[in-house]
Amino acid sequence: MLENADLDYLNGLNPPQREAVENVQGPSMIIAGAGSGKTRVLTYRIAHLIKKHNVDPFNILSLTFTNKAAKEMRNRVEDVVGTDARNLWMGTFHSVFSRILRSEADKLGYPSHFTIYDADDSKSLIKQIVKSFGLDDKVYKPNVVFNRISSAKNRLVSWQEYTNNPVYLADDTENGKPEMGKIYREYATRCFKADAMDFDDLLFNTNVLFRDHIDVLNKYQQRFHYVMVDEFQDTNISQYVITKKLAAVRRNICIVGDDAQSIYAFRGADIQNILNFEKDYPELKIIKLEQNYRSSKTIVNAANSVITKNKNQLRKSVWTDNNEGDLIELIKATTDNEEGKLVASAIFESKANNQYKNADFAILYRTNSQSRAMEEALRRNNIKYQIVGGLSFYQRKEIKDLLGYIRYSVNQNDEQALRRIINLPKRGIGGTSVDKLFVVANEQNLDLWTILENAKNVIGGRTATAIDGFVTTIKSFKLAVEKKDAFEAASQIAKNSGLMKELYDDKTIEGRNRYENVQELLNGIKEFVDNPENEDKSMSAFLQEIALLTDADNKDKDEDKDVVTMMTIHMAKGLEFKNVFVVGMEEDLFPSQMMISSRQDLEEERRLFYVAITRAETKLYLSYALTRYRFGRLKTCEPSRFLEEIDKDFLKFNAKMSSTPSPGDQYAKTFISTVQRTVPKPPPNQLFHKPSADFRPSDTSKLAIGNKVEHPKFGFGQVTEIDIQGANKKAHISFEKAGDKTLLLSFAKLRILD
DNA sequence: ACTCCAAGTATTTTT
DNA sequence: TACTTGGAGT
Repeated sequence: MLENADLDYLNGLNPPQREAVENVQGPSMIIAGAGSGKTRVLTYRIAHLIKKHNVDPFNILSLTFTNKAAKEMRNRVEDVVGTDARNLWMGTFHSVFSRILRSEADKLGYPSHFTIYDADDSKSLIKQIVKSFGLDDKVYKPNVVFNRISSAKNRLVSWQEYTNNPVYLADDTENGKPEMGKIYREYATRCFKADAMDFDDLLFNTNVLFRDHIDVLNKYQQRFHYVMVDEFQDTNISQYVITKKLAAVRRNICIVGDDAQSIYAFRGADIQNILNFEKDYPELKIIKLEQNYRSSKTIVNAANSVITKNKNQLRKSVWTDNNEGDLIELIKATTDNEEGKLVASAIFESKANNQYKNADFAILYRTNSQSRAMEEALRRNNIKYQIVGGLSFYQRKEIKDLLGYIRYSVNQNDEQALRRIINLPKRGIGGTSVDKLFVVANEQNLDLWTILENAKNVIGGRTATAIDGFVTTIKSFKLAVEKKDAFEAASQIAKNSGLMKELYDDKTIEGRNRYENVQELLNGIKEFVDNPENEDKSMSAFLQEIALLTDADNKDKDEDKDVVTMMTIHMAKGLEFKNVFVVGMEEDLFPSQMMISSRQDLEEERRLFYVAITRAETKLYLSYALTRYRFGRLKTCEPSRFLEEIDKDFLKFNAKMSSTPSPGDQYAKTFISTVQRTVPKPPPNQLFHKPSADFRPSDTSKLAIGNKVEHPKFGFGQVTEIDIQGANKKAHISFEKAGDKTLLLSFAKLRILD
C-alpha cells in the first residue's frame, strides 16, 4: 500500500475534479468549462494511474491537440511521479500516429522514411495536377480543392469511394467542379508514389492500418490500457474512429472537452463526436467541471452572456468564486493605427498603475494581418512584444530550401522537394526541362530518380550535364544521410548544396537574417542529436519530428522573457493572461465576413469570441476601429455584433476615446445607444442572406435608378433613388426581404445584376 | 534560361 | 498593401 503523503495531490482538488481523477476504470467524459483546472485534472489523473494503480506509463496513451500541451503535461506529470513520465505515450494525434505509421509503414506499402507533406507541398501538388489536367485554376483553386480532399479524408472517404459515389459528383458538378474526384485520385496517387503522406493521411492511413491489419490493431489495443483524449470537441471523424478502436477492448477511455470552445469545425472537427460518445458507451460516466478558477466574476459572466446566444450547446453553467473584478473596457478608435496606439497606451498605463509586467498582457486578434498595426504602436512605445504564429520558422524560404535538400536526400521519390531544389541555386535546369522529365517519367512509368540518373537519354547537352552534376551531389548526400547522424549530414548538405554560400554572399540585412536562420536550423539539429532522449539520431527521424512542429511549439525558449504576447485567438486556446486585449471587434472581421452566412458558422465564430474572453484573468479590453486598411484600401467598419451580445452591465466605455470625428462616427453613436438600450437585433433574414456563389462587388460608380442589385447581407433589391451630398453618394434601395435601406456607395458591396 | 517589371489578386482560423 | 504570377526582353 501507498503512504497517504504520496497521494497529496488529491487534496487540492474540488469534488468533481477529484472524482474525475479517481474514476479511472471504464469510459468517462469530462466536460471542462474554461479555466476549470482541466490540465491539472488530466495530469493528476495520469499521475494517479501510475502511483495508485501501478500502471506502467508505457501503457498509457494521452492525446493532446498541440505539441506544446503535450510537452507541458508530460513535465507536470513528471513533477508528481518522476522520470517515469518519460515513458508515457503522449503527443498530438498526428505525432503519435506518425510514429506508429513509421514502424508499421511496410504494411501499407510505404517505406519507414516516408515524407510528410505540409500544406504548402499539398497545395503546390494540387496546382500542378490542375494544370496538367488543363483545368482552370481560377475554378479549381488549390485552396478549395485541398479543403475538399482534406474533408473527404477526415470523414474517411477514400478517393475510390469518392469517385464511385454519385452524390459527391453531383455536388461537385453543382459547384462547377466536376473533375474534383479525378483530382483527388491523382493527388492520392502522386502522394503515394512520392512516398509521402499529408497531414490528413497520417490519420487516414492509421485508420487503414487498423482496419486491414487486425494483428497490428490488436497489438496497440493490448499496449494502451488507458486512453485519454484532450480537447475532444476538436476531433474529426477520422480521429474519433482511431480512439474508438484503440479503446474497444479495455474500454478505459477518458475524453476531456468543452463544446463551447469548439473552434475547428472548419477543419473537420465535429461536436457530434461528443454526442456519439454517449451512445457508444452506455456505461459512460459524465463529470462536469464548472467552477472557473481563472477569471473574475465579470469576465466569467460576460462570457456566459455571450455563449448563451448559441443554440447548439450542451447544458453547463460555469461560475466562479473569484472577485467581481473590473468592468470590461471598450475602446473605440478612429483607425486601425489609432487602435494600436490606444492599446499600447492602455498597456503603458496599466503597467504603471498596477505594477504589471509586459508578460501580463496579451493582444488577441482574428487574423494575423491585424498584428501589423499593433506591432508598430508597441514598438513606438518601447514595449517589448513577441508574435506567436504567423509565418513559422519552418515556413521560411531559406529553411524550406535546406529542408528540401535534406528531404530529397532521404527520399528520392519526394516530388515536391525535388521541384523545389533541382534548380537551386541556379544551375541551368529550367521549368521546361523539369516538366519534360516529369512527362517522360510518367509515360515510361519510371520513377524520377531513374530518369534523372539517365538524363542524357531524355534531354539535350547543357541541361543533361547540369542534371548529372545534381545527381552526383544528391548521391553524396544520400550516402551522408545513410551513414552519418543528422547533424553531420545536414552540415554537409548545407555546405555542399551551395545554399550556405549563396546566403553568405548576400550582405543585405535580410540576407544576414536568412543566413542566421539556417544556422539556427543546424543548431536545432545539433540539439536533436545531442538529446539523449532521442534514440534514433538519423536525418529521417529528425524530419519526422519537425514536420509536425508549429511556431507555437518552438517558443518555449522565450518563455522567461518579459514581453507582450500577440497571437490569433485560435492560437490562444488553452492559454491564460492577466490582461487580454481582443482587437478588431468589427463586423466582417470578427465575426469574419466568410462566417456570417450560416448559423453554424456564426456560432463557431461566437465560440471563438467565447474563447477569447475566457483567456483573461483580471481584465479584458475590447477594441474596434471605425476605419481600417484592407487590401490597401481604407474601409469603413461597423462595430461587431458580438459587442452587443455582451450583457451591458459588464461593459465600460473608455473615457479617452478618439475625439476626431470621422465619416463612420454615426455608426459608433448608434451603436453606443444600442448597447445602452439593448435595441432589438436586425431581423434574421438580413443577416442570413447567402450571397450568390459568384458574388463580386460591382463598380458602383455607374449605378443608376432602377438597377437591380444584390447585397451580401440584405439580399436582392432595386435602386429607387440616388443622391449626392458632396463626396458621399448614397443609394436608396428597396430590398425584397430586408426592406428599404440607404447605403453609402463608397463602401457598400453591391453586385449590379442588369 | 533567366531577370525584371507590370498587373492581378488576396486575408480566416491550423495539426 | 504585399505577395505572386505572367509576359516581355535579354
